[in-house]
Amino acid sequence: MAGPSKPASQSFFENVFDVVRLIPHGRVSSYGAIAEYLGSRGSARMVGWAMNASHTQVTNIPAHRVVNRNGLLSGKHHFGNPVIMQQLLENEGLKIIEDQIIGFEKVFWNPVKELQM
DNA sequence: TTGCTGACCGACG
DNA sequence: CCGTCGGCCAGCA
Repeated sequence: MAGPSKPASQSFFENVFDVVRLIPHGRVSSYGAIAEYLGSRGSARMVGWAMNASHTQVTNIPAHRVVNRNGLLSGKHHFGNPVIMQQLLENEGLKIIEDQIIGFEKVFWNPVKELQM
């Protein structure tokens, strides 16, 4: 079909950005969960790489709400200063000690589960 | 064009 | 518990 009425053909990066924007305030998600939601369970690295390119996007991408599966702020070094990511999360009511989100399971937002059809 | 890197994850010994 | 390796795929020299 020549009908461009299906914007789902966006790049992998665009899909990642779309999911990250859906992460609610005070919640966090993981690279692997987002990759799995996009249908590529093994492409968690691409999600992280997409975050690296997120600053090129015009819209604000809450990249600070994306951490690794351990709830560790593995990407904090990409916010200019390593304290920015932690402060942003703490500003949303999260507790972080030693780059580890306290009660990670309680604030974890899984797109596969939350956005399931 | 080829080769390497990377904000990850899971498996193996 | 720890180190190591393969897979996934986009960007860059």
